[in-house]
Order: sequence, then structure tokens, then C-alpha cells
Amino acid sequence: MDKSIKIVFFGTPAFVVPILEALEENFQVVGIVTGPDQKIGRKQILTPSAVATNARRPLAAQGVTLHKPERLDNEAALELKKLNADLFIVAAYGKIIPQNVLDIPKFGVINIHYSLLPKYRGASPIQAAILNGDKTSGTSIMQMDIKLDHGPVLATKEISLSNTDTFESLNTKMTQETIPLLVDIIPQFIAGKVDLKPQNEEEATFTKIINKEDGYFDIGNPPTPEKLDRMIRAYYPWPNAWTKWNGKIVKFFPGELVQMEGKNPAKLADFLRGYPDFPIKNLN
RNA sequence: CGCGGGGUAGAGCAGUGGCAGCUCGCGAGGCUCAUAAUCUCGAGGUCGUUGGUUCGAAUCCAACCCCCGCAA
Repeated sequence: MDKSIKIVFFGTPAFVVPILEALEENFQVVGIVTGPDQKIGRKQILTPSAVATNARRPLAAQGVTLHKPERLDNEAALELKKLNADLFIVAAYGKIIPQNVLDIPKFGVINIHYSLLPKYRGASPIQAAILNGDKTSGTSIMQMDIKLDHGPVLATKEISLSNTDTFESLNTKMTQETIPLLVDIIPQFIAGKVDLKPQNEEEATFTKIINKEDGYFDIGNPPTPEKLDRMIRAYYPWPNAWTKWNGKIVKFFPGELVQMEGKNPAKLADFLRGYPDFPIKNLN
């Protein structure tokens, strides 16, 4: 609880909004940087990011500026510099932060990352933990440098996974656990009371960004039930475990739900009553 | 005008001009020590809406409403 600490928050998707709100509550958020508006949905309507939409209003009255630069170029950096922030906090922003931006805040740039670094650096740490069947993972708060998820770690917290955790549920858990950790560590960090632990480079592993094809499997040669279950949970709600059957996309959701292109999701048992030829008969 | 799938019984689906069907569920009963087992019987539908074509439309045509997948 220290309103003298001036923070700029970088984040884009809905699940980081609670983090932003916690920061606004405890510190002085002077700027919000989020991804540019995107065309979204069947109607292709230009829509601001979840962070832009949910940021507490009225921003202007609170002296908070909202930025959605296409690129973090010199022009954007100049604007950010004007905010005179102590600290930048980055959570799923979606763009690489260049050095000239990293150099702006007095106390550097802090990133939250949902794995126990140096394990699972990169874009899909949560999915990786689920796909690998890990029993535990965790959240890390680190100081960013120019290399990906490479900087020294301020704090970590271990989190256990259940065998029903999905990307979504685990992500929520991670956020819940991260918020108090973050709120607690920021003033200590500013006060210079936090040990910065360099990461052990030899233990580093990397995860790549998930794309649509990662969720695909061949219906003629499906993964083992265990593997499929992990895929369903790791890739929910996007891109989902999916296959092609009779020329149509069939998706699998947690809870033994199956959805064929154009149809609503149905329990696998119900689905099989309508499509008795479907090759996958159960999901256990 | 981004591309595409779909709306038929409570659920999942078949039916593409000639009496509205299948599987499951539901109700009653039989057989069972018993049963998510099994047998018999049964209820449950203005086939998304409106109009058109036709002797006759779930089915063909037109418009509209709603749900969904892709793409981003």
C-alpha cells in the first residue's frame, strides 16, 4: 500500500485484469500499455483489448494514460518516459519489450511468468506443465532484461496441479497466487530489500507459442487417452484439442464434451448416439 | 456485404415431394434378492418463423429470427 510508487502496467488479455486492479488499489498506476485494438468475432468489429476495456474509469480523471501502440518504437518510448514511472510491470503484454523501453523506469521492468523459472521460459509455460503431467508448477516474479524470461528472480511460489486442471483453471490459480506476492514484493524491491537471484542457465527450458495446429490430432491415429486428456486440458479454451472427421472439425473440451463444427458442444455419450460411427468411444 | 455448418420429441441425430423416425432419456408394468441388466406397453412434435410453389412440403423457392465453426 504505497501510493507514492508510480507504476506503468503492460498487459493485454482478460486474465491479467485482476493484476492491474490490484496494482491500482495498492500503488499509483500512472499508465496502462496494452495491445492495439483488433478485429474480433464473426462481425470483425474493431475491439479494444480486455485490459483497455476493463481498466478502471475514468482514467483521465485519475491521471492515468492508456497506450495501445502498434510498436514499441522510439516514439512510444518517449511517451512512456514522460510518465516518469518508478517501475513497469509486465503481464502477458504480447509484445517484446525493447531495451530502450526497459531502460525507462528508475527501478527497471518487472515481469510475471507462470512457471518456476528457469523452467518453461517462453510463451506457453502453463500449457507445458499440463502437457508434461507435472504435479507442481508455480509463478515467478522476475526482473526483465533483453533476453526472454532470462532476468533475475525476485520471488516464486509453488502451485500444485490437479489432474483436472485446465489452462484456464490453472491460469486463474496462478493469478490468484501471484497478486499478493506481487503487491508484497514491489515496495520491498523499491526499497532495495529483495535479493535478485540469477537463474541457473543450465536448467533453463523453453516453451514456444501455441498455435492452432498444436491442438490437432489425426482421428485415424489418436494419442493415448492420457495424452489426449492432457491436450484437452492444456489447450482449453484455445486452441482446444481437435481433429477432422468426415470433413468437419471436431473439438474436445474438458468434462467429456465434444463439439462438431456448426453444432453445440455435447457430452460424448450423447454425441455418440447421433454419430455412432465416431471412432473415439470414451475419454477415460 | 469475409468463408462455412446448423435449427425435426427432454438429449444426440436420421429423414431432400407421398402416414414424422432412430438411439438414449422419461412414465407404467413384467421378470428379478437386486440392478445403469432385461422384456412389454406408453407419453412426449404447430419439423425455427412468415409467405410462396404443389393435388400434396420437414423436404422445393423467398424473406426473416436464432445457434455454432473458421478466419482475425
